[in-house]
Amino acid sequence: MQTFRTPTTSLKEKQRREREELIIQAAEEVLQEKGYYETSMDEIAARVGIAKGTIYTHFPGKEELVLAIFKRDMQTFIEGIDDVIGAEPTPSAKLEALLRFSYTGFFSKQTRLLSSMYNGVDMKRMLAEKGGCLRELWESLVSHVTKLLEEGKAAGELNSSIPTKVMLFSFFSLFSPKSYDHLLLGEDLSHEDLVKYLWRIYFNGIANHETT
Amino acid sequence: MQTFRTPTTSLKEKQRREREELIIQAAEEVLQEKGYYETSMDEIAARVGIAKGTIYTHFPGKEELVLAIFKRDMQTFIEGIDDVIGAEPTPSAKLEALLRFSYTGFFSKQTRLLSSMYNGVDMKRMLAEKGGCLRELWESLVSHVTKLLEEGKAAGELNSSIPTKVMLFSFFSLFSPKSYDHLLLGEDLSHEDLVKYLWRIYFNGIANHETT
Amino acid sequence: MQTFRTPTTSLKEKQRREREELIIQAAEEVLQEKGYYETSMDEIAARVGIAKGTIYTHFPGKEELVLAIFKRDMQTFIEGIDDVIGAEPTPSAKLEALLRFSYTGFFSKQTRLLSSMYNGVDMKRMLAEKGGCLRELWESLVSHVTKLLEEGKAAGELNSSIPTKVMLFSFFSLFSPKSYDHLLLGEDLSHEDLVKYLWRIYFNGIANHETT
Amino acid sequence: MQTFRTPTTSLKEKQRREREELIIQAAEEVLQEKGYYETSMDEIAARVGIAKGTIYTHFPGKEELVLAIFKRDMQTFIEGIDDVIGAEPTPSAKLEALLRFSYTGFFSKQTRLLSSMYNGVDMKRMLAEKGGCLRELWESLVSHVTKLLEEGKAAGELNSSIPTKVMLFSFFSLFSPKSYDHLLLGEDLSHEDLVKYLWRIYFNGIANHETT
DNA sequence: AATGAATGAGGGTTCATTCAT
DNA sequence: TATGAATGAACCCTCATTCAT
Repeated sequence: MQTFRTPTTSLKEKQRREREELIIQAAEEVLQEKGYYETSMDEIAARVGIAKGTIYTHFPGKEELVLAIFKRDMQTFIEGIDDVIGAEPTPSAKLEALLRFSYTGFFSKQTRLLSSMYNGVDMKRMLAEKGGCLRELWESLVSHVTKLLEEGKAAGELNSSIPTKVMLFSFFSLFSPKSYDHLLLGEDLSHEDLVKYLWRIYFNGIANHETT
Repeated sequence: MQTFRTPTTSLKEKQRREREELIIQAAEEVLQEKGYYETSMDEIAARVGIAKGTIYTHFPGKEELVLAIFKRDMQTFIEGIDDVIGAEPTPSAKLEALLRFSYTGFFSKQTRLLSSMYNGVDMKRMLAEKGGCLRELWESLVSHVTKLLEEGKAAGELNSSIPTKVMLFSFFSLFSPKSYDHLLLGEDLSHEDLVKYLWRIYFNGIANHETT
Repeated sequence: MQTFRTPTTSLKEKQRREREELIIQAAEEVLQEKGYYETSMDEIAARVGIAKGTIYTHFPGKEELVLAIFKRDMQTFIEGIDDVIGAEPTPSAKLEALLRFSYTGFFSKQTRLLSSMYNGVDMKRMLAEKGGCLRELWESLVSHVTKLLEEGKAAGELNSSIPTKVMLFSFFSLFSPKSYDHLLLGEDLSHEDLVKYLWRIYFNGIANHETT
Repeated sequence: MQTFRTPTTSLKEKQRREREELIIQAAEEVLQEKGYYETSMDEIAARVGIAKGTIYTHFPGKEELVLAIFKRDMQTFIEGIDDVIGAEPTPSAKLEALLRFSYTGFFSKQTRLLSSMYNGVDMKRMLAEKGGCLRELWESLVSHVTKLLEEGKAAGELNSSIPTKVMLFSFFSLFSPKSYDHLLLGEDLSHEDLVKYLWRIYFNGIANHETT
């Protein structure tokens, strides 16, 4: 009996995961468009085409749903990092690739969502209360970049007289969600170009200019 | 008679303003701590020690209260700019002073609130709907900084091959609210030092490195 | 001293009464336009050009103010009756004059306000709770009309087989406020003509048609 | 499967309708007792024994609830008209039946509520804003009665020298809500008798008395 | 397991009334 | 005495969550 059951369970389980995926996608959409507080469980359910109660069979509540999204996006992002920077030869090239990846890559949308969610005062409490393993993810990301920066310093590419922490902070600043982006940048600058220039500024800022 | 009347009026008016100031301060506090949506009129009133209805004799509604705070803080900030940068000799020194001002000056708290309020999806709508003269303030700030950047280019201090818009964007990125500041920076770095390094990075990033 | 004081007191008292009159007039206006619940003390005070609190030195509260108006209008109306019907020779002529008076006379506005206030469920409670001497006024009015009807019957003008009470009820029905008046009547019928026809219907309805 | 499903759906739907009916009944009660403004959603919910929020799953808001009641009662009344007057031979008999119907029939309560709701300044605005199809209902009623009156004139039953509009107005006056009914009529007159007399008065008033 | 109607705490807002000036 | 800012109870409405079906 078990042998028959297992595939059945798997099927159901598969459908269940598919639906969960749909919920997450819908939630991401609405969160992106309206932000946490203007996002209602009703609208998410409506976009998926399921009943509101069904969401609660997948997630214990709104906060948990959002945290799950947050976590998943973060994981996806972190998992993508290695692929992206693997091919690059130097630490600084890796950092540049990372910046480009987050602005232009397949996950640019998630990146922006992540970033906009991470800011926003409400998140603080949620992360503190129910953050769970998120801290680990965050630290993994931080240590990744920290390592790159320190390798850059060791390789003589980056300026050793600037604390790594500040470089880190400065690097993450480039990702900040800026709802006023368009106000500052207008429309006639592609993300590609923006990244190019941002990197130039940032790299020049942290580069080791010593002439040996 | 007028001579007696005027001070009387002034007294009441003074008390009124004091109360309004208290409301604004309490609101700023709560907004900083909890963000727009988690801030309730009840809590603001409770912190001031007044009845909820009293707030409505000073501000037509929650949105207007928040926008008033936003506007006031922005005005204060902009008004402070001239004093801060006036004494500086060069465009880049002025920019550095501006950065330092916003991080360490008397208004650093407001600056942070401003920045954290400006992001957040809800603000977008509010600014669009009831922004009123806020757009002007914003543009005044932007044009201020733009002017400095262009003067810096003209003076040969700044790199003309980087679009001013990107420099602007990059500059404002440094102000972005980062609720994770402490996570990246730890506690052993003063704001003074942080600004020093940030400016070094930013200035190196945008500086004109040509050797004539 | 008293002899000097008295006129002073009278002057103040006079001013007080003038203001009270202004309050009442303003309140009548707003009540007519917006009804009891949409009428705010603020608006009344604003129309008079005084502070809201001042109204409370004249009337203990909103209900009392409205009841005072109600009472005053009713008294004025009742006081006017004798003048209006005095000149008429017969009971039915008196009734007709009364009807015309209330529709077209100087007090038609008050009459309509009265009528519209008397209906409206809220009034019931107010009259029950704080009606005070209003009952007497009402009964005075009722007995006035009742007397006319009975005199008409006695004089052979009116149909004795219809209970006076029903005639009374029917008579008062003609005064009912009908916000849909204009819907039914259109614009091309003067109040004069309307009264003329209404009276014809009513009188024919209650007349004694017996041919002796 | 469908055969099982349908009744299930029906059951839920049935319960929903029953609940809605209870809400409407409770609302009618409170409206009758207290009028629109003194009626709170809380009280309606309490009388039904449900949570306040539940009302909002049936009606979008207070105004809509009241308008729905208004509309429903009006429809019920209008739908009942044909049954009531169908059996009557002449236009005037039909009018009499209509009057009796509204005073004594099954719907006398609704009729009174309708009438008392239609007056009241607040209704004017609501009807203007969200009246929707109510205007049509009202006009259907008016045209019904107008037709009867004109048929009566054509048949020589009614007095052609009185404008139909005035007859109409006069007829509707008989329905006006009179919270002072009992003050005028006392208790010893049944609605049956009242209608009998009212009709006598009204009919005599509008009848064609010409002797051919 | 999915549904969606019901729940009810909580939010913003209004306004008659009070009271210190 | 007149003022009008302050009060706070009461209102309508929303929406995350629950639960009977």
